[in-house]
Amino acid sequence: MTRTPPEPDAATRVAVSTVIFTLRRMPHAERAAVVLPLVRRTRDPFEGRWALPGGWLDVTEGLDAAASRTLAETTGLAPSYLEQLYAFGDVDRSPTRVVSIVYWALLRSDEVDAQLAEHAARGDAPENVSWFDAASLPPLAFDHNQIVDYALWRLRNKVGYSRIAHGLLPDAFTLGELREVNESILGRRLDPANFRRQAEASGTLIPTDAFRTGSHRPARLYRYNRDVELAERGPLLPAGSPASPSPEGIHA
Amino acid sequence: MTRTPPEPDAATRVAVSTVIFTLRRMPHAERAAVVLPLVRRTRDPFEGRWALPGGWLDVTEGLDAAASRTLAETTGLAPSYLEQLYAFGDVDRSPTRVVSIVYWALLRSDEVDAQLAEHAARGDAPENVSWFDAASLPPLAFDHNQIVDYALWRLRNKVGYSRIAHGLLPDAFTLGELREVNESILGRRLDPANFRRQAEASGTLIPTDAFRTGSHRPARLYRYNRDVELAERGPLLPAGSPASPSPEGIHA
DNA sequence: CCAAAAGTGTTCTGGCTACACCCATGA
DNA sequence: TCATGGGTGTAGCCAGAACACTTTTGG
Repeated sequence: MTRTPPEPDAATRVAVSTVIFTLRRMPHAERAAVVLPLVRRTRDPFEGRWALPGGWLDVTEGLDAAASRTLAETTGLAPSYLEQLYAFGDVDRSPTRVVSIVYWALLRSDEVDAQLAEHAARGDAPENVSWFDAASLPPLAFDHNQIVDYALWRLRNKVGYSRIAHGLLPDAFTLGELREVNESILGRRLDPANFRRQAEASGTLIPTDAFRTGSHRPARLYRYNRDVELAERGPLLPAGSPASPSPEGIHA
Repeated sequence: MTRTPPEPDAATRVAVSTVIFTLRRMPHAERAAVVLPLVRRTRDPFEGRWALPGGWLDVTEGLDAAASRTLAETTGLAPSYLEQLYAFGDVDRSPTRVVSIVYWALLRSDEVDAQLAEHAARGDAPENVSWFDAASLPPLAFDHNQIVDYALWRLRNKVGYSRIAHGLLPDAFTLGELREVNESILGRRLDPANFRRQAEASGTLIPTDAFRTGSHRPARLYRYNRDVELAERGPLLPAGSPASPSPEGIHA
C-alpha cells in the first residue's frame, strides 16, 4: 500500500452482475433446459443487446447485497442460492473502465413462476427481461458470453462434488426429480439405481413420510439436510458466526 | 443496468492484494513450512500492523496486471503462478469503502532468493517486508487473516486435483522433492510408492535423462509438461487465444 | 557392510458402473 | 394386463491405500 489513492475523477466504477440459472421444462424435449434471464440494454454501450442483470455497486452495501438488490431491481427475482463467481476487470471490456463483480445464482423452478406472478399482480412486472437457453445464447453485450460460459462451467463442476442441485428444487422432492435436475445440468443420463445410492449415501437427504403419487409407483419425498453443506464451505466461519458469509455461497 | 452511474465522489475504491506462498526449509523441522511475505503498514488504518502486499488498481491496467505490479512494488517478487482468489467488499472491512480483488500466488523456492538477491544488488531492496509462517500469523490489518485462511484452503484443495505443486519447484525436480512439496502443503506424510505412481500416471511429468545425486541412490529428474494443465482450466480460451487469460490462473 | 532414499510388485478395499431384477401404481 | 418409473441386488472394474521387497548410492 505504498501508492496514493486514485484521483476522484479517475473513474473506475464497480458493477455487480449475476448469472442466475433455472430449469425450464420444454415440451417434447427429453430433458429440461438450463435457462437464464437477460436484460435488454436501453443505453449507449451495446444498446439493444442482451446483457446480464446487474447494476452499480452502492457505497452502503456489501457485494452480496448488491448482487441481490440489482438482480431484484432488474428482474424481480430473488435467488435460492448465490455465490460469487469472479471479478472481471480487463481495461477494454467496456468503453469506460468498469470492474464487474459477477455472481452466479440458482432459482427453484417453482419460485420463478411464483415471484413473477407476484410482480405481475402488483403491477411492477420487470421490463426488457427475457429468458434464454443457456446453451444457445445470442451475442451479448460486453464480455457477457464468456461470463455465462464460465458460470455454466462452474455450475456443472459443482454439481459433481456438491449437492447444489437442491437450489433448483422445491423443499420436498423425489429422487427422480433430483436426478432429472442433475441430468439437465450435466446434459447426460444418469443411472437411476446408482444415483439413488449415491444420493442416499451422501447424508444430505432426509427421507420424509410423504410420497409423490399421480404417475406410477409413488415415490418417496426427500428433504434437504441444511446442516451438512457446511463442510463443503471454505474455511472458518465458526458454525454460528453472524459476520459476512465466507466465500462459498449463501442459501436463502 | 437501470441505475445511473455513481457520483464521482462516491468513493468506492478498488484495491488489489496478493497472498503469495512459498516454502521454507526450517532446520530441525520435519517438513518445510508454508510462508508468505507481509508488509508493515505505515499509515493510519492499522498503522504498524502487517498486511497483505497490494495497492490501488490503476485505471490503465487489468486486474491480473495490477496484482503483479503491486506485488512487485511492495515486495519485489514476481510469482510463478497467479490466480484470482476472491473479491472482498464488505462495507465495514475498512474505515473507507474499499473493494479488494485478492489474488493468490505461488513462488518457486529457488526464485525467492534469486529475486531478493537481485534487488539487494541493485539497492532497491523492499522495505517493511517480512516473511511469516502461514500457520501462525499475528493479527493482521483489515480482514487479512481470513483472506489468508481462505487462500490456504484453496491451495490445499487445489493440490488435490491439480498439479499446482510445480509452482513451488524449479524446472527440474525429483519425485521426492515433488512429494515433499505436497506433504508440506497438506501437512501429512504421503506414501512414496503410491505418490510416484499417481504422479507418473497423471501424464503431467516428463522424465529427463538427468539424475540428482549426492545423497543416496540417484533420483531421476522430471520436468513439468506445460501442455496438460490446459484441461484443468475453466471454459473456452480456444487453446491459442491471445485475449485476457480465462479465470483459472496464469503461469509465468 | 549399513543406512536411507529410489523404485517395483502385490494385495486389499471402497466406490463407481453396468445391468438384471422385483415392486407398486395408473390406465 | 401392461407400461412405467420406483427401488433392490450384484458382479466387474479401477483407483487408491498399505506395505513388503529390491536397487543403488554415500559413507
